[in-house]
Amino acid sequence: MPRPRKTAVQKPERLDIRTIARLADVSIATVSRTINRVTTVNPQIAKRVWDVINELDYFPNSQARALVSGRSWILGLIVSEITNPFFPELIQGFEDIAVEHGYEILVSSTNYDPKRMSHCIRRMLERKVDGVAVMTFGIEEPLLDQLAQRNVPLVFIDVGPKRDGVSLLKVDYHHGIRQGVQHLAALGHRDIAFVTGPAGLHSAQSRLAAFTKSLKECGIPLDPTRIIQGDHTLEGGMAAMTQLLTLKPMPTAVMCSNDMTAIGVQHTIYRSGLRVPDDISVIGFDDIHIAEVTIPPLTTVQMSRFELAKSAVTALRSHIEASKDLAPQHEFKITTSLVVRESTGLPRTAPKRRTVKPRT
Amino acid sequence: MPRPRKTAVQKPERLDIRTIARLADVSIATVSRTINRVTTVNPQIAKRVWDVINELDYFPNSQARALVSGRSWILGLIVSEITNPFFPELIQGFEDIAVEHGYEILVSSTNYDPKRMSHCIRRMLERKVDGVAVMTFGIEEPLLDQLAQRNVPLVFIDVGPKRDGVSLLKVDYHHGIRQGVQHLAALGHRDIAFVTGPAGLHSAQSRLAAFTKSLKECGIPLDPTRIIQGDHTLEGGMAAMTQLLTLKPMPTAVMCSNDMTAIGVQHTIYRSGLRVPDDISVIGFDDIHIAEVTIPPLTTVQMSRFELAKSAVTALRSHIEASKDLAPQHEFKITTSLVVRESTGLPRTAPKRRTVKPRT
DNA sequence: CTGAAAGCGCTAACAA
DNA sequence: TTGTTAGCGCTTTCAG
Repeated sequence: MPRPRKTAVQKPERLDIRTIARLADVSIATVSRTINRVTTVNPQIAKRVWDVINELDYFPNSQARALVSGRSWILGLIVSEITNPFFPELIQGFEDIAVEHGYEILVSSTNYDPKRMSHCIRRMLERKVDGVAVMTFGIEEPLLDQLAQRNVPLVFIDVGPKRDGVSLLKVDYHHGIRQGVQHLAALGHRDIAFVTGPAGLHSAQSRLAAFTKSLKECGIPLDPTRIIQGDHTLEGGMAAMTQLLTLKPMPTAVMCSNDMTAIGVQHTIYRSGLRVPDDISVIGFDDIHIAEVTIPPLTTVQMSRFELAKSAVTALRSHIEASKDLAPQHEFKITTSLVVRESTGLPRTAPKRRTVKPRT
Repeated sequence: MPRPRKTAVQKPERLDIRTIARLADVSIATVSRTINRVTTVNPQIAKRVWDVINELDYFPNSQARALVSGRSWILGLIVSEITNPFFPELIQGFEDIAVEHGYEILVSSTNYDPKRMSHCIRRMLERKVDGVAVMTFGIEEPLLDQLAQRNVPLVFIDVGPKRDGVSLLKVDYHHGIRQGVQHLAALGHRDIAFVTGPAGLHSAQSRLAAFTKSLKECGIPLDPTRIIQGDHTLEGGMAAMTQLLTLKPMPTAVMCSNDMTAIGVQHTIYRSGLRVPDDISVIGFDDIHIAEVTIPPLTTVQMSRFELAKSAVTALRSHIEASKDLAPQHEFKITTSLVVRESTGLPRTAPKRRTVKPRT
């Protein structure tokens, strides 16, 4: 039994702009204008249209919208690893601010994997994002090449290509880290170790550089054996501390390239039977939420997630919506500052003994 | 000086399917087929097309694609709060698996805020997601209503509407929690407190129910004053423990509705000068990564993020790609199990003193 | 196996 | 102020 070709009854009754236009007895252009709040629409008619829209709970198809308007209203956000609590806090802020301005966000984590990274950029480009924030704290070359060509507004942390439409979020690592070193020095520490971040990561290098510079400023000689390679993970921190524990005069304090590392360090110290800060002081970097409740609460250098997120969105918008009141900005300063909690104290060596022999 | 209307030179040289077709000297239909790997395309021609595509580094506009095909290849993922480490771990798994199957993901966190929740569903619907995973661990009514109407495949945890296209991930809270209670009971604990999750959250209620049931199974009477309201945050855990600390005979152990709560509890115990597990044992729930390095490492009930993520994607795909080899599945079981670390030990009461007077 | 052509749902000229 | 119409870049019948 062949069904007739045109079944009036069976019409799937799609809910599109045409349906609204028909029901409100206006043209689709008027519906479009109403939705987009074009001021020239007669209020009476607009109301009629809105009524129909609300009645049917209609909303426009953003795919179609994006296709024709050329704007997707999507912002890409690339982070290194979503499982490091620093990033979710950043993502949250970024999302809040983006949504506030009418944007959707597309998040991807690279896990420091070039293949993954490349793949995720490709996906963002396919989805025609209006801009992307690369919050990986260190340019990863392959990523750059792909992005640089396409003309998408970009924002990076610390370093990035100098082309038009690219903004930089310059983090002043030195300020907070110097405060940390000074804090330690004031407490009497002279033997301070540093656990770095991943070797290739630009921000990690900057943090290390800030540390060595601060050391110098405090007149403390730099002992290369005190610089241990970490990778910004709990495990990296534990491994680094394990190494530090074997040093002949053990450092009296250790600064870490991030909080996860510091938490790993604290844990290894605890495991070894030593205590923080009585035996060793430790300082982190990031000030993730959980740093407040580690045992003991972590003294750390804070870098504002909120500031970072806000600047990133602002930077992107300044290029996307260039014509508007916000002029394209190229650099944003992000400050850091020390938060003193309880993982830092007097060095164990100070009150007990006095070493006369200068360290080589 | 008026510019001529048609400037041949100035053509913006857009990179679309037409360009490829022209350069490969085929029709756009053939390019489309080639890209979509339709098998009927002549390999020779296909190669010619691919060469041009690669040369120009072309990729299709997914907006246009979605518009015409009706499939966006986007999966929505709604979580309660991205800043609770449990969720990033889940998101990571979800993303990995989704991407593996060619999907993009759109994540949103509701922060238990109905307005936000509603807004984020709306956004997902606008973006025409092919399915959405609601991993908020407890249906939040307004959310349901919006989703239920539209015919989008859905997957929930624990409870959800019984319509077609909706799958459930049934978590067996009881198994792991019973193991926890038994573990405590075996150690000699008879006075165990429980810090719940947010009042309205279904999963929180289930965890509490599993706890009380397990208590009964172990022959331990339930004392309502030992049930403290928490909210799955660090702060909630701290507040709850502060309350517990004031109880006349203080409980010898406390189980928590999640790890964040447990970490807060551990912290407050530490603050009070007591020690875990010597004075009080604590057990968490989730087994987030950081639970391994709390001081002391947290004994907790593990719920597999990976299993959850994988089942969610599978469930969604089973409905989206219904015709395929995977038949629509409606229920997935997720198991839980105890991971014993060092936050649990013998009750302090046992060896020290003997209370003769029975508790009222 | 390939091409022509009709849209997908919407916005934006341009006309009226 | 409103309507008509031409696409946005792609997939998908339907012919050839």
